[in-house]
Amino acid sequence: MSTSPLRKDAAQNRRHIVETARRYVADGKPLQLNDVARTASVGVATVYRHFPTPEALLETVALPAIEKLVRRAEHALTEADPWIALRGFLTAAIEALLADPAVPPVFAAATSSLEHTSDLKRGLADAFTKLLTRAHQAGVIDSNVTEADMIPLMCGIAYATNVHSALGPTERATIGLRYLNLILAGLHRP
Amino acid sequence: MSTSPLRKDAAQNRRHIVETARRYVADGKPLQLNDVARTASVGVATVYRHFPTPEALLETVALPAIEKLVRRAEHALTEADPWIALRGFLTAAIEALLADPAVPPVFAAATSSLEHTSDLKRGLADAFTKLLTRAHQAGVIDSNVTEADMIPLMCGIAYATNVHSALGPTERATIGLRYLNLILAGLHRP
DNA sequence: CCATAAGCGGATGAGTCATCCGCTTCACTG
DNA sequence: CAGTGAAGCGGATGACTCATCCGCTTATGG
Repeated sequence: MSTSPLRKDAAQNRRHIVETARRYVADGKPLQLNDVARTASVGVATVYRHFPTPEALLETVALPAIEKLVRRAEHALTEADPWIALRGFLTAAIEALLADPAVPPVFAAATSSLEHTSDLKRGLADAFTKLLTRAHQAGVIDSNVTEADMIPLMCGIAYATNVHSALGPTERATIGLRYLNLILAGLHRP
Repeated sequence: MSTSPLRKDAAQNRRHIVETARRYVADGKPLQLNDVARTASVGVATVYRHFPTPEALLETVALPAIEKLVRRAEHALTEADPWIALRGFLTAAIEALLADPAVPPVFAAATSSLEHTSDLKRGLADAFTKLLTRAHQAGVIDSNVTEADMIPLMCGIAYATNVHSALGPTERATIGLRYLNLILAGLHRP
């Protein structure tokens, strides 16, 4: 299960590649591995060795944001009011989805290339289950909504927001939160 | 502005191509023009002549469904109760988006390849404006929601539904309608 | 410094895309 | 019906992307 540590030069190449990829994603450029390799001044094979598919590279780019979100979920579980806990976390989730274009496709994908990503997604799903169970027990939300709906709904909001093409990040965030509140309003049982 | 009528053989080829493309879309296969040409037993150039891009072909495939939706919108405008009119039309829209996989990308795209598609989309936007205006005036919906939100929200629901991969068309429709009702509940001012 | 294995790079074959042009077929005329 | 011009056809082809393979380079531990 443990991977032997990378040689120093290999590790640096890997970092270069991820950095380059991050810039690509931020600019909306498609993650073409040959292209990333050239930009990172590295042989094609080097990229393919570290990241067999564009998805693997994308997941690596998205990793920090996802880890942060998992921590946020754990934090939400310490909030006393179940409704505030749920709403607060969903808000953070939408902000994360909109802030980093690498994140949504990772959540939308049924299956992950990286072991670690799968683990994080599972962790997030668990947190959702707990948050929803608490909210259900407190009777503050629609009893039909389950944990399996949450990720799709969040991805749907992010998608809807991005259908408004040609909008700055700030307006996008505003619109995304408005859509989230729409759903939250439909979900809430006051 | 008028296109001279196609020669008989050309028209038949065109129909073959669209039929083939429709089958591709239904099967979830990507619309690769070379591939479609081979399947339709037609030269590559013939496909490219009729449809310069995959989008143009896709829009043609989606056309009947979109026209039907526009008629449905006009019908909704004859319904007396503004809330029922809006809800009924949105329900039909979601059903259309989920039933025909060619439709969502056409709505999600900022710009259309075909003149006719643009016209239809504009027509739909107008219908939305009227439906929303009536609903606003009757005070039955959240006053912040505008016509520009409707298409993105509908596409978002369709997208969220499709994130549940590996589900039959029936379950999908059910889930899509459930998500729509969530939003409608958030939108409604009873 | 040496031995060795980890890592590198880019040439390359397989595959896709979209154009171009010589040939075929339709539609119309007398 | 035969002739003719234009509309349409098809597939060969060059440009481009993808991902693998293998001979060479370099870090690392002794």
